Amino acid sequence: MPMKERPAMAPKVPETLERILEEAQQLAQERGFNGFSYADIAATLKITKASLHYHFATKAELGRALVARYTARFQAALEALDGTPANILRRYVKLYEDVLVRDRMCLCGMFAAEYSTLPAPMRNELRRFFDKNEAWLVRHLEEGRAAGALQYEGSSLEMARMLTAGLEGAMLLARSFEEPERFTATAERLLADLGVPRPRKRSIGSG
Amino acid sequence: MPMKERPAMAPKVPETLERILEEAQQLAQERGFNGFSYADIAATLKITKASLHYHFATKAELGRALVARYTARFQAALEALDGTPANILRRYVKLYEDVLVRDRMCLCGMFAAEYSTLPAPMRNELRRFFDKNEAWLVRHLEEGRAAGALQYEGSSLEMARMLTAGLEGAMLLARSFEEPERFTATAERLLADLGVPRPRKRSIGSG
DNA sequence: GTCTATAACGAGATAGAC
DNA sequence: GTCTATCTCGTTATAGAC
Repeated sequence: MPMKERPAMAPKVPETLERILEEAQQLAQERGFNGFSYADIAATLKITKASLHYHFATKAELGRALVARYTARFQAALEALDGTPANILRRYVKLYEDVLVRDRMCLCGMFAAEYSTLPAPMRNELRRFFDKNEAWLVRHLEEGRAAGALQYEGSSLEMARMLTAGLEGAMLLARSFEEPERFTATAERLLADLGVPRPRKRSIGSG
Repeated sequence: MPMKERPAMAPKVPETLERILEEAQQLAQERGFNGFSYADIAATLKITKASLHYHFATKAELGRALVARYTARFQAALEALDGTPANILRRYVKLYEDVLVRDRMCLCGMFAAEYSTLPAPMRNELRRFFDKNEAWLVRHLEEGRAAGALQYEGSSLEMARMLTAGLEGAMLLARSFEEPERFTATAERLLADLGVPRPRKRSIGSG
């Protein structure tokens, strides 16, 4: 079927669709699902609201797509993490930190707060995100403990959930005080409880 | 000034004002500040939106009053907690749990998620809540550690912030899965890290 | 795939009678 | 202190031309 073929290097995803999702995600992470509108996206992208509805008929549909995309990307980022168990966890925390320093919340932490107002398809997609996150964490916690690189007692599932709760909560609070360092401090505490040593204090200008 | 006196037992706060705040708080804890409207409150209380505006000219003003009231009540509840250091912390956690089992978020945890969309007076009031909460926690953590009833290393301030982050985050996640037990499990982990022993497993019907 | 135009509704808020 | 009536604006969504 040669009629449908494109040059091998061409982007697969329609450009507009991608830009919509990108902008919508930023708005959602900054202001929440109920805190932005089609008009906001349209203004930034300089297209009309009607065009947006062509790509995503309803806002619920857009929201579901946002969570699905976020989950896929996050999952890919997780699978790309490597190093010692301690370093993997450090890099895991860094993923959250990178979001926070751009003045954003974790998309799914934000949506979790709005849970009771979300359409059902978004709720389901949201739980999938946390389930996958949790599964990845449990796996690496257990491997780390088995290897003697991590120290903690009891259920790895509970530990994974405490980590997620602690990190999402710390993001929430750091944002309310506009002090990203609050997140870092709490994250270090959580890691320390797993036996991941704190980094040596960074001396000024030593990069 | 006898003209202004009322019978000693009469309620001080106008009844309607109180009912508005009560209903608004419930709505805010369930759906967030951006998730309810004057129309919602009016419908439940069977008064008109115009009447609501008489008591709270703007929604921002209502929101600020909600946080101030919540802070005062929470503070009073904290000061009323007593017992051993371990039991005080257990009862502290129970305060959160009591909110969650009524399908609500902590009002201020909810507002923290919406922080970037909140009017400035609400933001300030919100930080006051967390500051007071933190001060109370630090005080009791330090007393407990000094008395040998709690065990943890390092900064009490950091520990207080980790506790708050963990509890708020755990509420968020428990709500998204509609499984309050998730909150309890994470809370127990956090307490265990402080040296507060887990309760013996409750046997069925021995309540 | 993007547009203009508009529908249909709900939001926060105000004026002024009672 | 509560009401009716109304205003203005923003929201999601649709119809139909290009």
